[in-house]
Amino acid sequence: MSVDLVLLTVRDDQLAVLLVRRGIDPYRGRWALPGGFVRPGEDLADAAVRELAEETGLRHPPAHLEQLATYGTPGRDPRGHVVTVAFLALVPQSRAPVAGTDAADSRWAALGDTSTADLAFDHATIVADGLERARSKIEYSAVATAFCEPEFTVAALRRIYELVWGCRLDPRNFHRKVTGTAGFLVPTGRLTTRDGGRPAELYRRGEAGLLHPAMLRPARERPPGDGAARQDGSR
Amino acid sequence: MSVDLVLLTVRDDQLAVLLVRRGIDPYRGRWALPGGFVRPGEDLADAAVRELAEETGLRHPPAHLEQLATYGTPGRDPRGHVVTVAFLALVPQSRAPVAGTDAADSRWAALGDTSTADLAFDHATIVADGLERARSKIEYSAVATAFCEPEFTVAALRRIYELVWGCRLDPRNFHRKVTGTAGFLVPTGRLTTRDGGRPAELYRRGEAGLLHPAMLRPARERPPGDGAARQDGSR
DNA sequence: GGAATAGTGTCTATCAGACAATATTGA
DNA sequence: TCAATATTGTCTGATAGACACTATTCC
Repeated sequence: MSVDLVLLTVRDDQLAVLLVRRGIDPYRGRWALPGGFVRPGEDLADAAVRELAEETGLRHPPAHLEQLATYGTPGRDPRGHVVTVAFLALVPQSRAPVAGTDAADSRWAALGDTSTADLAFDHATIVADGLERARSKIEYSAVATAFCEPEFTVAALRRIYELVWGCRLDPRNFHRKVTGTAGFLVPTGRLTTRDGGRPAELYRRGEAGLLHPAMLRPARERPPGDGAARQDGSR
Repeated sequence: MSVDLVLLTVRDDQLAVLLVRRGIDPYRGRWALPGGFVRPGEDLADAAVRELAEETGLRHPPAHLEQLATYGTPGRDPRGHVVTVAFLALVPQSRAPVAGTDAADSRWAALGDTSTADLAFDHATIVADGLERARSKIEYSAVATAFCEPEFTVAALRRIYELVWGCRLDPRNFHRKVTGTAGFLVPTGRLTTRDGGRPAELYRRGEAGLLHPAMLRPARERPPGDGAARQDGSR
């Protein structure tokens, strides 16, 4: 009985997952998700947080942690019938572990990067399931704020949605939606300071866990970096 | 390592969950979810289907089966640290096990019935989680058809939504929504025969697994049997 | 015809998509 | 002033809510 973690953050304007290099067999030297065996009498979520701290040096509890799914197909682990409970964790970059600085060899892999397709065990599947969970969950809940710093701008939150969904969102419509949904954002009354450009309002997460009605994910995807792309291809 | 099943169906115009009476300690004589230990080398979903057949006499594989969550809090089982993977299964009444006819003592408990609050282990929590999963999943997916017979009417499907959500839905708007969502329903061209009342069109489930856009669950709940209730309380 | 049930017409309010315009900063 | 970024105005189309109406059966 083990736990594995899909720890996601947004860094360098990309959605990334934390990987660790395995130091022991099986799959020695291969990249894998952080995780390990549950200790006798230990709660599953506790084991997940403990492994995260031990293996990656995460200093704070993650802003969001939820159970993802349990993987128990015979043969998924060459050591025998090992069932693993996968967790999805989201953290802002300021609270994310710094890869490579701790006991274990670790790195951040951008999602969509081909290297996440070549992980140990069935971890590529688990990463894909975690990403899909994140994609759908930010539609109807406020968990996207778990990627954000304690105070953040509407533009920062919009960028989170764009990176997770892999699409462009209209700034006006997004702003109207998030500021018009009761309990989603709480204005702090403070502004960003920046070089050039109008300062932005700073917000904190509100009390609302679920969004009514949900954010609408565009049906057709547009690459998040492609500012020239148009939905209908015209012009 | 065990599996437990939340098997739901609609019978007697109520949403109901199948319970079995425990024949052995712990909790001997108490009602519990069907389930049991996973055999070495057995896949989790296979174990779920096997236990369902063994304990309840279910003859067909369930129309819908999905993993719900894994429960591993220390102390949830007095025998020690037993982790259980819960599954949610949905079946139409025609394919539901007939309670009390098989080896194990079983019965259908209407949800909302107080008896589901007094189950063995943490099974009351698991039932509540399963119900919540069903409630949210019929919003954005077509799984509500798993409660229906192979051919069903729009009114039958609407009744499913009303019972699962615990509210009344407008027949016109529901009809427009489900027939207007591509891939949700496939007309068979056949009609019901009935005593009195216009015959209804019969449909089969379509290919669509997910609904775009989602069905909207009313924010305020109205009791499904209360035809006189009005949303604003006027008149 | 009347009761019962199924299905349709249609008005309105709401909300998302589109996109232009204005606001506020630093260089 | 311009470049850069944030924020708002507003038109339009799609769709959900409300509810009255028509349709088809059996008695």
